[in-house]
Amino acid sequence: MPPEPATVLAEANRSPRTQSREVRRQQLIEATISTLAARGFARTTLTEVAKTAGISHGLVLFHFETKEKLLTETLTFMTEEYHQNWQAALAAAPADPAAQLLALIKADFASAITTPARLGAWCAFWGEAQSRPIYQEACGEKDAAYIRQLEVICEELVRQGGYGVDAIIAARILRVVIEGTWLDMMTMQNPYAPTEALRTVMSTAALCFPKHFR
Amino acid sequence: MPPEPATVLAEANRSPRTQSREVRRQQLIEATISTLAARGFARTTLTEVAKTAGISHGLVLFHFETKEKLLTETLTFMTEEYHQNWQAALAAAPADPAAQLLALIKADFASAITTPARLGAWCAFWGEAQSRPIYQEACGEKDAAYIRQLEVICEELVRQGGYGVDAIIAARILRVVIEGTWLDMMTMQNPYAPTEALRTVMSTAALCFPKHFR
DNA sequence: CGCCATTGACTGACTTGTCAATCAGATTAT
DNA sequence: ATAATCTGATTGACAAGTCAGTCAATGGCG
Repeated sequence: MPPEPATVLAEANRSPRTQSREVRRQQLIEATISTLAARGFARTTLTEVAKTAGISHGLVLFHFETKEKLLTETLTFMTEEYHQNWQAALAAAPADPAAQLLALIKADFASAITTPARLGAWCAFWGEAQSRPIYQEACGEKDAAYIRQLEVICEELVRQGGYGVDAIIAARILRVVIEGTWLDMMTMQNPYAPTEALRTVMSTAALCFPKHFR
Repeated sequence: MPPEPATVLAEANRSPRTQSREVRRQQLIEATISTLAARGFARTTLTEVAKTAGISHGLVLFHFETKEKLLTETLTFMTEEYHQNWQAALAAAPADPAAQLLALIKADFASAITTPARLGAWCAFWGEAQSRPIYQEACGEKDAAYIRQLEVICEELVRQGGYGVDAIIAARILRVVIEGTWLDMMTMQNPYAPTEALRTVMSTAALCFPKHFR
């Protein structure tokens, strides 16, 4: 039977000498994220990941057969985490489309999602995904769900406000502004603060739907 | 004395058996761009670049001492090319800020700049730049110049139209929409056409400066 | 005792970088 | 003109190092 959350937590606090399967795997995925952020995709080695996790590199392959599987599962985990994050935020928001859009945007800048390690790892995967269909497949479907959701909300906003904007275009603009400010936070030499990024996105929302946002 | 352009061109059409220094270096930089796009940063090897150029791998190191130098010079070349492109477009445009913004946007989607190989190579560098300060330095200053130029144009547009938008924010929104549509063209499974990307950016301009764009 | 996590030495493949030998083409000498 | 010479591009074999993946031995825990 699968270990319950309480058991997993207890094991996580135990001596790291031996760990249960699930705890060790999760720990290795986190170590992979950190390594990707710190060293980039090209210089991410199993030895480096193992050192970050404080174990031998042989153990990494014991739990994840190949390096490729470790990376794929790490990407799958991050995709799932991101997906859960915005879906939970959406579920908690009122049925009002303006509130839903706000919730969606805020979720994308939640501190749990935008840690330096997470941002760096996303950047590393983006760089490689272009030439590796496997990585595109891993997060393509989840991305599509996000886009569709954003479009639905924008359509409703356009209907409510009687705006002249194409809802599909507005949704795309909002999405790329979110992605773009993410990129800025990752790649600029002296990046602006997350609050400044959020302000930029909210300004875009105000431009698209002036009656709903200010 | 340095070879004249006519001489360089003549040599480019010659049998590839032996080439002058400059022609070979340029050819290798193009081969590096293609390889980065096709295989990603992590799997770009000197052997692969050499194979693409149709020469032995020893010759790559004869012209570029180390792999690192080949990569930095490739990035420098692409940065310079991009910089020249938008500066030339700006110089050819009328003094009117609306015309200048249009020229700047169109320049970013010029076919010479947005070839699949160029886009893929940019993506590969972006992915690694996060963890390698050297790459950030290579293009950081040129990026800053572009941002400053965009801000100047936006400030003038705001002044002319008496818009309520912050020019700095508007410039940032436009820039990230441009970057974001670039990313879309690179990473989406079924990306939209460059004309659709251009339409998205122009819609953003219309949202920011409705009196100037439609 | 038995089971599984864990280690660390080892292998084979691959990659960067070196270097001596070769070759093409231009220059000079005969 | 033709041969000899020189220069610099080009090659391919090789050295050195790195890394993913294997595996036999070890160790902790029920």
